[in-house]
Amino acid sequence: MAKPPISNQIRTLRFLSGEMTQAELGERVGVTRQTIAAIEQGRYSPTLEAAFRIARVFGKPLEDVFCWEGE
Amino acid sequence: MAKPPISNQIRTLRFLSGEMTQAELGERVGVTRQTIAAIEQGRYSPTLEAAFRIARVFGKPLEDVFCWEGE
DNA sequence: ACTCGATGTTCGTTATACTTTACATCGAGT
DNA sequence: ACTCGATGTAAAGTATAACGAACATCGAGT
Repeated sequence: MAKPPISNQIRTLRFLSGEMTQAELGERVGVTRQTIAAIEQGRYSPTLEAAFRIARVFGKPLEDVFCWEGE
Repeated sequence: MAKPPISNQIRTLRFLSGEMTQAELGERVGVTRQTIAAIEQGRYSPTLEAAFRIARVFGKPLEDVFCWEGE
């Protein structure tokens, strides 16, 4: 399977939020830490709902967190 | 599972785009017309990638097309 | 040296987004 | 009346996001 054409700023935003942990982010979003890790590394793209939840945790619009890089 | 907590403006935007057809939107997005119909009716939420593609067809930011209504 | 917290990673399973095929309805045309 | 284009819907199959439960590494502390 190809790499999903969507990049994200999760690692940076966690850092800027006082090194928020993957586990804590997952908890606040409602997904597991494994899911956060996979999304953060771009192993796959989150669902729209998860993306909205993640963006909200950081108080950012969705498009500040996830960037579409398709053709 | 209950209905997805994400609403959208697809029907309105198709109308405003000269009655763009579900089939044509699907073609330009890269999904079938059935998938467009299901998303439009809120039967399920699109993937992040499909959401980005749909928004781009209408030249709108993703959050102008899909609206998160969760807690 | 040893624990401990954070992260990486994999496996088996479940949920669901999406596809293909197919059939039905309905309105607009000439 | 009849076609035709647009839409609704359903079943069966495929792809993948997300889960839970492991196990492994690695750095920081005391």
